Amino acid sequence: MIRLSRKSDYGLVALKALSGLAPDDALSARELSLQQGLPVDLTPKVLARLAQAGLVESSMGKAGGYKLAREARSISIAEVVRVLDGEPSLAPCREGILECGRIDTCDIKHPLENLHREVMDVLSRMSIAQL
Amino acid sequence: MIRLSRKSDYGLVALKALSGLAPDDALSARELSLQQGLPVDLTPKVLARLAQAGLVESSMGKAGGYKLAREARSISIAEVVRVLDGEPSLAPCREGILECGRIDTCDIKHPLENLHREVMDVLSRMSIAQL
DNA sequence: CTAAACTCGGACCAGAACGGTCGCACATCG
DNA sequence: CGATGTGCGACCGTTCTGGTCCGAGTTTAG
Ligand code: SF4
Ligand code: SF4
Repeated sequence: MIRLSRKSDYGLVALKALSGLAPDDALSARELSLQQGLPVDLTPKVLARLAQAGLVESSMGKAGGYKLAREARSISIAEVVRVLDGEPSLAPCREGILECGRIDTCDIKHPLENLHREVMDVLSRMSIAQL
Repeated sequence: MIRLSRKSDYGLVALKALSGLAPDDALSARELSLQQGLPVDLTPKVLARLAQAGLVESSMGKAGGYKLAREARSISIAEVVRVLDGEPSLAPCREGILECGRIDTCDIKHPLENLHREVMDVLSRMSIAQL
């Protein structure tokens, strides 16, 4: 199914929210989730993942919170999805465990990979700044 | 996750196999699955789905089998996916049960829909004939 | 120094989606 | 009539994922 996961969806919402912040301001996970209507307990996890991938910066302590680590323009949808859902691949193979048997003689494998690249291109062209 | 389901994958393989047939020849599900290395019990189901969607034609009886109902060139990947996996939607909303709460005030919903349309475009541009 | 507010990270659970299997009714051909 | 093959729906076991909980470490306020 061609659908991005809830995690990625929320991640985009959160990043979008953070993109509207003053340069040196930060937003706590709690505030963000309340203000955006996201599950309060899930948001920190998503943000943490984004933080360790270097997309957002976190500051600890009482007045801590999150803010974008880079320009909103330079963060692509593709990157967010990759971080939150793992490297996606259009074809079921290459997923390690899912051996297909056909994998050696498969004639649709390479065309699918091209297709995959095209899709990722589309996702790469859109950034957080464009919502 | 951006990944097509096993069903769709198998569907593409099957259609590709059928596309290499003589115009008035048919291939039984059993033959096809053995020759292509697909799960023998799953193939009929995939083909049946494709048949009732009008992508392939089935002939019953002893010498029965399946064959393409239309030109290979005119069957797009998008169509196959839609038939086998249901109408995909990039964003989790609109899936009926998955109410998001944000859905009324969501600011990323429309941009995501545009993105979705672009992705489907990519999938529409490739046909079975190109593998 | 103490307490409060916040992040970090992993463990954990329930429910849905998915891949895969089985069985039976019906149609066609010899 | 019997063999072959489709049509279709019901049925499971596994995996994935959305969602929750808890403890530990950190910084600032008072
Ligand atoms: S090898 Fe071919 S049939 Fe198997 S999962 Fe990959 S693309 Fe699909
Ligand atoms: S956050 Fe917006 S895009 Fe995502 S599911 Fe909710 S309404 Fe749809």
